[in-house]
Amino acid sequence: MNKRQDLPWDNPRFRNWIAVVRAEKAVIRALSKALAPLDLKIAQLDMLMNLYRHPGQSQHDLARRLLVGRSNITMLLPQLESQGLVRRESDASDKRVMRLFLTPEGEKLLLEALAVYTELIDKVMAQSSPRECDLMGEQMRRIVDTLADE
Amino acid sequence: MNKRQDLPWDNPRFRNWIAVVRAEKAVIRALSKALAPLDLKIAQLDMLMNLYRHPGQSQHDLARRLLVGRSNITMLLPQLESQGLVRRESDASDKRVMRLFLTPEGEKLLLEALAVYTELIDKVMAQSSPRECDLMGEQMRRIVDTLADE
DNA sequence: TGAAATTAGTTCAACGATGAACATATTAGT
DNA sequence: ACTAATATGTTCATCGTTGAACTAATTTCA
Repeated sequence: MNKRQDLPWDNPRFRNWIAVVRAEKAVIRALSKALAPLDLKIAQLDMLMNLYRHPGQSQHDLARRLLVGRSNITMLLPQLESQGLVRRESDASDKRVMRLFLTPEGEKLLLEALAVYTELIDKVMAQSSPRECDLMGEQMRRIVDTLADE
Repeated sequence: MNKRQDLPWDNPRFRNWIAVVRAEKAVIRALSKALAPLDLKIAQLDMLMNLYRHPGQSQHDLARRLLVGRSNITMLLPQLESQGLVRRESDASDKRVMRLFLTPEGEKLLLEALAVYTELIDKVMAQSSPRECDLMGEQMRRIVDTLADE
């Protein structure tokens, strides 16, 4: 028997997943370059995006949403704070938690960065129909759900 | 006018792309944990996978396929070599290039790791039909193509 | 109430990835 | 043939990310 017959590359799920990984990497690299003029790293953009949608969340919440470690947040925050993009505020009822907010400057920079991001995504997704695009998003959300409960 | 009306989150393409990023991150983290018993990092697995499919390729080729910098390859190779998983061979006709090959041990470990990877992917993609899955892969390959020529 | 368990955030050392600068080898153009 | 341009791989400084160990605050529950 030919051992190559049951290789993962013959498994459609596996092969298609590899395509996802490659596409994500390619877009991230392109985005990274496109954001350089704004002096913004992708990790920073992720944080600003999350703070825009969920103002006042704790560092722990933010880490969970970004799927990164808590220490990562601790390391990255001082940069954003010293650039005046993010404000930290100690929670009154629980002295352990720090609540995070975008400053007006942070919001301004975020909106500029999002314009760059959106332009890039519109470009790379231009060849997919709205129907296909939504279907893809649905599958991705199912994947996250599958892994969320463990 | 409400400024939130033209926010990226109202753009289906953007919203669905964010789902891709999140799903990729979640799977990578799960895979990372699943590979720990084999003492293999994801970056190393990526290299082994590529060497299996394209034996004898140069470091430059490998870097391009993995979408990483050339220096990254230089840094990671010594580990794999000292573990006896990969063999480097100087090209006879061009003394600049190093040709890379899997050793039998490398191939053995790769196949074990791929079994783990495949199992994980089968699990997270179980809720998508073969048709949906292929469609998603197609979209991803188109994205890579869009960004490839620049 | 008070001890134990849990939770939020920080520090730290280790590792991965990057891009610029570099050395060496090859190719192109004249 | 000779110079300039290009290509491969390495080194290095820098930064992002991680997980474990730690401090301090809070909650559990006996």
